[in-house]
Amino acid sequence: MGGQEASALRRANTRVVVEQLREGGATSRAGLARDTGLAKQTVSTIVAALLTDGVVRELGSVRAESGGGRPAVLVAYAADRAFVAALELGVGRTRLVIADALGEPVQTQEVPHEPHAARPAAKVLADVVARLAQVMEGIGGLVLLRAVGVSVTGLVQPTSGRCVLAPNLGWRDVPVADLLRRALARRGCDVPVVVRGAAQSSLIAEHREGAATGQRDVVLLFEDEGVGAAIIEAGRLLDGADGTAGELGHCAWPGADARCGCGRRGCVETLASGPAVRRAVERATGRRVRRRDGEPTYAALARRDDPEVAEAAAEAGRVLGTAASWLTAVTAPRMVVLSGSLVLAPVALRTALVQVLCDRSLADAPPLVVAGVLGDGAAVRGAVLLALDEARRVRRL
Amino acid sequence: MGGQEASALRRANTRVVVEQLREGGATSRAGLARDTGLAKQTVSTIVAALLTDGVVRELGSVRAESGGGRPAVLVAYAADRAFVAALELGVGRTRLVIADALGEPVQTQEVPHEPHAARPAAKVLADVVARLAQVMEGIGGLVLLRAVGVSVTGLVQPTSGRCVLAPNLGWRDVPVADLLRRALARRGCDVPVVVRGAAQSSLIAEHREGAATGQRDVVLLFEDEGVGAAIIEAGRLLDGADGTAGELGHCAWPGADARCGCGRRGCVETLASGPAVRRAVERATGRRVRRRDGEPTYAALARRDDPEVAEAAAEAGRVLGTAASWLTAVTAPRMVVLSGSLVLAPVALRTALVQVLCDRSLADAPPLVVAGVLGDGAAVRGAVLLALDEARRVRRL
DNA sequence: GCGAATTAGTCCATGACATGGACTAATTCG
DNA sequence: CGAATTAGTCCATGTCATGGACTAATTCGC
Repeated sequence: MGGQEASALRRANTRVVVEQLREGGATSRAGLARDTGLAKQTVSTIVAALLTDGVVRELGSVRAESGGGRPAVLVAYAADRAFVAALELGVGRTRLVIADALGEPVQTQEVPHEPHAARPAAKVLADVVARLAQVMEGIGGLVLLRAVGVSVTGLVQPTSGRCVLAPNLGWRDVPVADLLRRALARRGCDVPVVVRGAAQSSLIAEHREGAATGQRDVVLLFEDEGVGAAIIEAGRLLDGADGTAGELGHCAWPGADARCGCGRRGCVETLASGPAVRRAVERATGRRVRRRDGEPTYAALARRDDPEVAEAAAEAGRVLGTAASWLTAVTAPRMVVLSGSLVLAPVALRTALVQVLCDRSLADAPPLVVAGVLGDGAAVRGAVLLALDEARRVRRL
Repeated sequence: MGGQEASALRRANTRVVVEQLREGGATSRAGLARDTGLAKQTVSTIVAALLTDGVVRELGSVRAESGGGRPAVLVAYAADRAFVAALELGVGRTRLVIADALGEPVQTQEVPHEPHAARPAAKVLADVVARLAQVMEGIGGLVLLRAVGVSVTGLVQPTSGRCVLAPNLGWRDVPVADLLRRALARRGCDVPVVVRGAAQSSLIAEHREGAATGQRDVVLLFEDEGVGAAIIEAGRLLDGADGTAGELGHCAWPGADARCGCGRRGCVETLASGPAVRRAVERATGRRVRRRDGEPTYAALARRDDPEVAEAAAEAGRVLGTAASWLTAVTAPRMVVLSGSLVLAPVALRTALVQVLCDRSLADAPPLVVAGVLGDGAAVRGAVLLALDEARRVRRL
């Protein structure tokens, strides 16, 4: 076909083969032909090209189990040829995960949270990159890095990669993606950096590998001293125009008037976050709620079982449930995943939340409310998946 | 390439050519080659195939303006080879539009609303199909019909094509798509039928050809004695799991307790719909609000300029604005389109709505609030576009 | 332990397709 | 009226996928 369009078909078929190899694991050429529907010869040609490119590798030693016939030579995706990095910039800690081209984690680091506010964000992120570079040395160097995914506990604009606001990190309008990209560039590494909020990252992980696997339409409620949400509709993460979709915490609660960290009054967050419930309990009992080191407020509350706590928690649950019912009315999901410290919250809160959510459901069946199964690892895992997707999108993987 | 995959490339290229011809109008083969980037010969071959299939037609008589050189033979998409139908099942009227394969309306009918409740839905829809068949006779018969799009003033499940609830039509759980498909099948016409709510249809029309053209992320607020909304995110209409996404009218308003038509209490609709405002005004003034025949309640209210009307309208605007702010917080659109009878509502209502919406905006810039430009034709037009999309999706156009 | 059966993988001839350049056709312009 | 110009077709070439023939390397039954 001697032209530009010519190789389009080859590219598409190559893609199919690589995909099959990634999803289905090591396979023989004959098996690939069966699985993809392509002709044996076509597969052979494509695999040959992939072999010289180093994208796949022949597993000479390993034998597929055989029921007679010539033994198959297994071909496997070469997962250690390229890596992605994931960063979680969270409350109280920074996590770093390196995963291979199949998404399998190969390195994990967790460093306690430095007081970001005291140091310029550029410096903080440069340090993270230094650490990343160091880890990558052990497995082939930064050259093998293909993308970086970042989960930030705060409000993020995915399009620009800026963190608009992260009270818990002491950040305001920090160009996270740009700073990371620049720090990497100084080490001769030019890779895409994708940034999302913790709710979004967590939902991506729960959706692909956690509680919401296989669901087309899911929302996730997230608590980390603030209230957030993320939405997957028709299998796609909803970003919105400026990427700040899902901002449930700052929806107006009619009648409420408490000042919010965002500068306005009467936000849902002033009634239904960990700190809000703690204040209510302290007001009611006159006693301080003690938090262990780094412990989420909701967890501290759950440890006490005063009636005052139950009452305040139930009230917060009703508010959160109502706000969540706005969310589900708008997006009509079949499942609601509770994530972040919400899974640690007092039972009274979760019961009230589910109750309201079910009462306000319009659909035939109310959405299923479940707790996330990935725990506090959801956000980093989501960042890994984000990085993988991005690397594949720009054909660097 | 002698195989199945072989023609994939040809199909794709054919698609490109047809698309170009639809979007760009009549063009010469040489022009198509330039526009699509394909080789001249490739275009010639494809056009030849399309000519024998009757998909395109040579415009022998018409001359493209020339600056010298051999005159071009214009090739045009044959728009009258296939048609789609659009139905609007609205309050007080039923509309029927037949459009050609380019979406150009060729026939429009409007019949006053029969009291559906009195007759079985199957009968009502069969009558509409009879009318449709009759109109189609004049332009080649039902054989040329490729798809039907329906806009229903009520709650619709797009996946099943059922109308779950339409108080204004007196319908509850009516399988609109099935009934229409069956009625058409009885006349030997087997075509896909897609059904959406009025808000969704209107948004599709405003997004493609109206006030929201070119916007990636838009929501539409809709009033027709009830309150609804529709969402386009990243250029895609949001349906949700059961297709009922955007149900703003039945979100819970904390503190409100009035009984709603949906069977629950405290819905936004009980405070911010035309009927709700009318009741408030009548309570305040002790006088009935008069409606002209078929006139939306909001329009009737707008004709009066008592302070009581202004006050009640402003209050409704604040409620609606707050509910809309939940919607925009969740979906982060750049534009909000007001549609349905909302554009007829008293100024005080719209002012209050915009005010609240801007106050509660989290983004750098609040979303742009605009009135729909397609007026009450938006819903049918959306149904036409739905039918076109469906027909193209299933390759019947 | 040996041939039949079986499965993997390659070779090869064929057919579809896209393409660039040569070539013909039908104009306009000077 | 011929040169320049543009449209469209013809043709040789190269890429690609494919099915069937063919070779290779096993297991299984006897």
